[in-house]
Amino acid sequence: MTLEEQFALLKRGTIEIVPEEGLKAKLKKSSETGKPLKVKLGLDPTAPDIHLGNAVVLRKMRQFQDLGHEVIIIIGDFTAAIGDPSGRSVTRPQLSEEEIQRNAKTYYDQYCLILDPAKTKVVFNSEWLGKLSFEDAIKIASKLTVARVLERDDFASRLSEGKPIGLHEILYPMCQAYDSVVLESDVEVGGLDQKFNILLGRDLQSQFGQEEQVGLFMPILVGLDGVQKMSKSLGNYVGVTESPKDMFGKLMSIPDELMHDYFELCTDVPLEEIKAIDEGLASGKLHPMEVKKRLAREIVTIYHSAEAAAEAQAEFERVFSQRETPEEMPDIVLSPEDLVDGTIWIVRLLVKAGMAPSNSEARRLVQQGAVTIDGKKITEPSANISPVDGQVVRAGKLRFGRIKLLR
RNA sequence: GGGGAGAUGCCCGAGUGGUUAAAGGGGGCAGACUGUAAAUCUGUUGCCGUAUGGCUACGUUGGUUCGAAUCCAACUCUCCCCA
Repeated sequence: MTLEEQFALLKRGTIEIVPEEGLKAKLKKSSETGKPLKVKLGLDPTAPDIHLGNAVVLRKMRQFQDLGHEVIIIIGDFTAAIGDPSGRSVTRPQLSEEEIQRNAKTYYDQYCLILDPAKTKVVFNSEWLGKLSFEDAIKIASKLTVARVLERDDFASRLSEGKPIGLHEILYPMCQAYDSVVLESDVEVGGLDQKFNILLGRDLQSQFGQEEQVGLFMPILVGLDGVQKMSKSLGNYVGVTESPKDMFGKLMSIPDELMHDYFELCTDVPLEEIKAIDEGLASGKLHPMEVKKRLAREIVTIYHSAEAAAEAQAEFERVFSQRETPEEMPDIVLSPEDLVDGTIWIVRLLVKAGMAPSNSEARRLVQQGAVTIDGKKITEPSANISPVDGQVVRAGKLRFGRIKLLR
């Protein structure tokens, strides 16, 4: 592959490369010296649950690997204690050694779905950040200015809205930038929300007399709600390890307008084909639901298999299009102590089944007509029912359970 | 160090003595409809075994009052201006 082709491949899907010439130069140098580029990615250890939004970046990393470069994943165990200043950060507890190891293992299992483990190195930033003395930290800090750090969007808006900014939070970008110095990274990939931190890495590297890394920015994947970015804490995400069924269903719930971005960022469907889909939708030749099913199938296939995707689709159609019951559902185990004269209060049953967090919530579900047993609607919250082994309890569209009686 | 403003339910945000489990919006959940767990519309959204009922809740702790999210005091935290 020529350098131009390599560059074109890497550029695809990115929002911005800073600077483009820098990346070209690094690719050239790497091919001349035979030395792979160090491509850096930082991950937060507190949420070891990789979702499609993270995958956008990881898939880009994979391309670098396929071109022979080295990927270095930094688990931000040290910086996690600070808490990323973006959003309503709450200071997080320092993770224990075991937790870190466990999370690292989880990460490994998950990113292997996307990355080539043979070309991936994992490091923890506590390895070097934890060893800095206060004096060292101050020396690093002296290379940056307050104004420079306050340029950052989060800080600027929090400042103008009168919201607090912890002094330690200001150090977060510095820590991330220093990671780049320690690793002598050539490229750092990240979402656009990482722009500031990654560019700061460039500044700091040059302060330390190093060649500056190239920043490569991917678009932020919008979450299932169609408004906010996909993130675990907002609950609007699809995890890469989720079951085919959940993945399919969640993807079917995205607003229609999001389909284009998902095709582009989360699948391998060629760009020309995506364009054809857009046109088909605009002209009415393609049905949005069918397109969305295709999208869901493509994504499930990446993380599971084509067969699993087909099954997930069949299940989805059975449950939501035909309103039938799913093939598999959790058991609601009832022991004799749960029954009074062979009956159980419907509200109690729902709470016991985990379908409602409280009696009040369960009562509401019943009153709203969301609860059926074997297809028969229960509308009276005071009802006592006589459970029969194998009966299907349904609350709303998503919650199912099969009664299992113990004797 | 001085002066000023503020802390309300998952989030934002009204509310300055009773009719406030607390307006409105967001989010969540449910129903209808449908083309899908899209969109739209409607309802609902503290907890308690079934309640013209009880309990908990408006930063914390006390106080005033028949009655407090609302008044008073102290404390904790945050923001702004000045130094």
